[in-house]
Amino acid sequence: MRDILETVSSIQQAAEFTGLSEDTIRYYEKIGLLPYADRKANGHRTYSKHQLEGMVFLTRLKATGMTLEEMKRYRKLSEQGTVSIPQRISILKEHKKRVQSEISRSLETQRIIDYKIEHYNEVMLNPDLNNTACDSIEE
Amino acid sequence: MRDILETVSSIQQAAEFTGLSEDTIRYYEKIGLLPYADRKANGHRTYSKHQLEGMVFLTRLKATGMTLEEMKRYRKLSEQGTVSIPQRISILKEHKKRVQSEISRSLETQRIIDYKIEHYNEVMLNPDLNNTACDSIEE
DNA sequence: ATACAACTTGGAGTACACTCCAAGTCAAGC
DNA sequence: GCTTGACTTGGAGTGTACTCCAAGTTGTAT
Repeated sequence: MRDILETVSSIQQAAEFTGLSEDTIRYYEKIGLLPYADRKANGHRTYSKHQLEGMVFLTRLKATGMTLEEMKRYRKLSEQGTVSIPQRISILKEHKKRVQSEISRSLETQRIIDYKIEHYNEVMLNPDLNNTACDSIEE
Repeated sequence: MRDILETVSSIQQAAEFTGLSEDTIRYYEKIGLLPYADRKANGHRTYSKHQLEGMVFLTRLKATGMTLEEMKRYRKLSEQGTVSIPQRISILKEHKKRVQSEISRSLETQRIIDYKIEHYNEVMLNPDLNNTACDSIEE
């Protein structure tokens, strides 16, 4: 079981696992967002399970709006070892807060969408309403 | 009160109200995301409260990940009047669904961030743990 | 009259995050 | 020995969404 977890992956497998494209993975390495990957004798990149999971974590940060530049800062801190843990925690806490306000805005927007759909349904039943009853939501 | 609601705004006031920059508002008009705005005698754009609220709604769609192209489609439908309401509803419902899955992903990511912070705190208390106890979350 | 501020236009430039390409290497199968 | 496929590199190109700029116009204040 340990063996399976420590199996080494090609860039193709890494792409499959992370959902990133091979080009994107190379690009991330090029800009220093991912560390220079180990190469096999023939020069091909190899990734450990651990590294793949690190990449997946990065994709989560990205999916929640963190920029590549911020992710790069975070990763550089990781390279410095345990001394940088407080800074890493503060980056994560800060990001979590941003995600929270994004969630709030999304929920609010969902509410507004519902309200608008409701309004549309009313207009379809009674076209006279059209523009009058709804100052805060435009057509 | 009606008077206040129907007061006409300059592009500067529109920018303030919507949070968009003046350049962005002009850009949106240029690409057809906003309708050609009324001009005063001197050529300056004017916006009604109703239009400002329409813009704010667009910024909400944008903030939740809708592209300018999709927003444009939506607005073009609005121009066609009530016949396009079913299509507009379906765009909004579709978008709401996307927002929902984005929220789910965000919540999941928050959970993972918490887990990681917890792990960091443990490592700081007991540096021996460092790499061993946490296969699914990288350093 | 003149300065200033708030606009106008068309178009060029920028930032971010990829995405694609050409030319080359290497290992395996026929 | 030759083809095929999976990679490598450096660098160029793309899409989205702005953002900035220069040159011109208009309205108000001094």
